[in-house]
Amino acid sequence: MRTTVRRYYPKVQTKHRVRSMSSDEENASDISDSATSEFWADESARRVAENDRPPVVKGGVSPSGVPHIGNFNEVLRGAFVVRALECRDDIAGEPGQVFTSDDRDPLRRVPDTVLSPEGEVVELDAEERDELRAHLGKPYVDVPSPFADAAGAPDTWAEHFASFLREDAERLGVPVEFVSNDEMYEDGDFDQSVRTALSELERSRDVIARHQRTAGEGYVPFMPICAECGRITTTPTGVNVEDGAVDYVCDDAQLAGEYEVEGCGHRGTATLREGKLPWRFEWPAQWWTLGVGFEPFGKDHAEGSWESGVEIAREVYGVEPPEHLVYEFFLVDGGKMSASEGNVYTVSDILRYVEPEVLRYFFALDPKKQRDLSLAEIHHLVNDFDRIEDVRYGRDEPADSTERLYAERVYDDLRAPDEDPAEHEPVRPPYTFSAMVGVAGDDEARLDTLRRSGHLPEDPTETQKRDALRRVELARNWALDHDNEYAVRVLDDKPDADFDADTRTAFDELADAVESGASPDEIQNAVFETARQNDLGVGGFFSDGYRLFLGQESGPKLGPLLSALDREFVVERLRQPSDG
RNA sequence: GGGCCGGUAGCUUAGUCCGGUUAAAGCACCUGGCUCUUAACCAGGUGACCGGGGGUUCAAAUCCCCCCCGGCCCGCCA
Repeated sequence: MRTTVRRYYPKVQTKHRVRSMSSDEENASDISDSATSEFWADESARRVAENDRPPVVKGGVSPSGVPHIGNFNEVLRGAFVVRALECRDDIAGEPGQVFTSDDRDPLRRVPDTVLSPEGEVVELDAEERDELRAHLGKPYVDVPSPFADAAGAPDTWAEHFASFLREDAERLGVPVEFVSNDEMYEDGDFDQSVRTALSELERSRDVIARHQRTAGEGYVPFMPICAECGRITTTPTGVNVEDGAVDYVCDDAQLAGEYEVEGCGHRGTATLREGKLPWRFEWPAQWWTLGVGFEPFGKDHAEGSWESGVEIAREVYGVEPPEHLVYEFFLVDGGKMSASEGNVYTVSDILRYVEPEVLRYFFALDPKKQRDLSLAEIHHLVNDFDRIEDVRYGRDEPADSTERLYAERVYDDLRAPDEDPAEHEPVRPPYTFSAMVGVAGDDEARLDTLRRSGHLPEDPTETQKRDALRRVELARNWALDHDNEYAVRVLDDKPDADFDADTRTAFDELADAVESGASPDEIQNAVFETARQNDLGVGGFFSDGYRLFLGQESGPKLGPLLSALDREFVVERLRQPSDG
């Protein structure tokens, strides 16, 4: 069995946290909250237990196109179920998670865009397209990566794609074992499945005919790889299960209803390891081979391959299909995610703006609901997460039973696997506020602002500093990238504005205060005083201050703002408010 | 043609499975506090015929039926 999975999570202290309450509290809670809904992952785990399925959770994707955030449904949804399984004591065996890269699938179309090794979505040029077109119909493991030349980059398309998922799974703290489908065929792991599908040919045909109109009389559930040209678009012409041999002819094929692939005409004989099962047979074969007891999958599979997969598992392979969960696809900025349209998000894109905990939280939300992921609106998600966290640490009361459920049951599963939520209570300054705190360039100024606003203890630990600075960095990235109202930008150049003599005098006096090392409050007061002393309207003088530094009429509280900026810069700007 | 999800305050949503006191939260907005101006924070407030219609019930956002609107998936391959 290949599915020995290391345990990354501290198992003990999170186990049914709710039960650690005193019995009085427990009773009270039972009464007042008897209808509290169940975390979906717990419900999934319960089904696994009740139906005596093995605690092995699988996911998997075909490595096509851009590895995007949607692919992570396959990883993270399952990860929560694994955690839920670990909390149960009625499970036989050690819970674990596998992810198959379905990398013997053929390259079916030339994508418009690919993910560069740097994680950028880039368009392929004409030459690269032609290069790829030559490989249509070959398994992804045999298609060269467009970036194979880059130092340290994987050689094959399959590995290029998988490397992102592997890296992202690690960043998100998911202990999932990656399995190459191609290697499984090569190692003979599918021998039994292939042999069974072919020896029970009539049964195979019966089942598939119920689901696929195109599967006719001569249907053979095996796709040999052409020994000459390497394409897997051949047509089987004879089966000899005894010898483990399938004859084929490499003829023309149509892929994705779009590309015409010319076969090389070669006639040959393949062993049962030199080809692959069609998807509808391959999926249940994976369940059988890997001993899968649970699998989340997207709604695209819900009607077709799942239904046929269940029947193939039972009627052809004679095994029980896993428990399952159909997840909705999410939208990106209100539309379907599409690499060619440019609205595709990767894990990296999102981790540029939010902590991994927040992204995990997104995937902990009800999988059955279609929801919109919008980076421009990501502060809402962050805010929701922060609320859950506040409730978890008793800093706030739950607003409803869902918040309570997420705080009490789910939150700890959102944290990094090497952290103990009971030990480390993160410092999490509010997101939009953090974005503005980021106007200060250096860490000390940022920490100082946070400390003064009460979002950081007077004497923070290194970890608390790290938490806070990370939040500021992420929020600042978000604000600047989207150029929204929280993107406070200090003018690099002096404003193209005229300030009258009194105003300039007041600026000059303000500069004295700043230069002398005044605190934010003192600077704030100095603004009032200098305005009055020079017979300026307070409101107008504030506006002039914002105009001078931000080029706008208003902005964050001026004292803290000026205090957060580099002192020499502020003094110089105040003394010489304009050029010429 | 079949299937899934959604339509609840200006916006984003929770609550629907398991019907039950004045339908909840965040954002936005308004008022007050922090000595006067503006990000934070604290206290409070305005704001919802719960998409429409019918039914079941003492009681419906919640259960049943029909309809309307929005989104997605499948009906090739994977």
